[in-house]
Amino acid sequence: MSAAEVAAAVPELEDGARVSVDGAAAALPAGPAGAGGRPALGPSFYDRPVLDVARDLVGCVVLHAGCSGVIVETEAYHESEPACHAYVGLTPRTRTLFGPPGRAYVYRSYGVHALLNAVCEPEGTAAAVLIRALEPLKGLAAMRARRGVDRDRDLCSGPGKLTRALGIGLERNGSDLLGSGPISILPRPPAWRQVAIACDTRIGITRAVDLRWRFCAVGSRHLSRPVRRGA
DNA sequence: GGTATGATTGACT
DNA sequence: GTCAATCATACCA
Repeated sequence: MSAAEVAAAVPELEDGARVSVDGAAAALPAGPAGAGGRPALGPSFYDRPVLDVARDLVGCVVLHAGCSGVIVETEAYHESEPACHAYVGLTPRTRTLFGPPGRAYVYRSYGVHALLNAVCEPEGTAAAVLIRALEPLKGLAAMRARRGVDRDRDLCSGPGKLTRALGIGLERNGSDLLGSGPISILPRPPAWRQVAIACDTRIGITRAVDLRWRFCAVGSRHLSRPVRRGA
């Protein structure tokens, strides 16, 4: 499937458009409960087109080691476009991306940071959603200690910041997100069911720069960068 | 074997 | 606004 076909499979999103949350709401709970007692998003949530999953993950909750935050920014990556690590095919590095959906793909960026992705689409098709920013929910004290900053909006407002804040390292690569692993992703809390979502071009890449595969919670003060309107 | 390049951040001008 | 840190990966010889 080409990048164009992937994009065509998802309805166009206007900036600020309200979107339905059928994806998040309809995904039935996975087996084991997440560490919070609430069931994590199940395999059927991730076994869908990556753009659907990227959009529907905004407003959901990431949980690790007693810390949690609401996802306010995501980006989609798919093997059919050159910005995706898996564009080069199956290598030791991209093995997780080609694996089953619902697992964490964690890799080192710029030799410094760990970046967290959720693997999507059927096993054999490489696609993932990069979690780019969170609004801190629980474990704020631990996050401040790990990050060395005080302001809430500085804790998780970037892909490298949030992994540091939550204590997520490279050893989490390949782990299960469905409730039995150290990282869980929970459905949208009631207050986030109707979140407005804007799309934009992805950040920090040099290839496939025109794809509007970045999804942000409208009005959030916890984004890694503001949404660029227009274009 | 060598080298160029990042899905970034924080410090600095 | 600019730029260094820091290293796994990919690619070329």
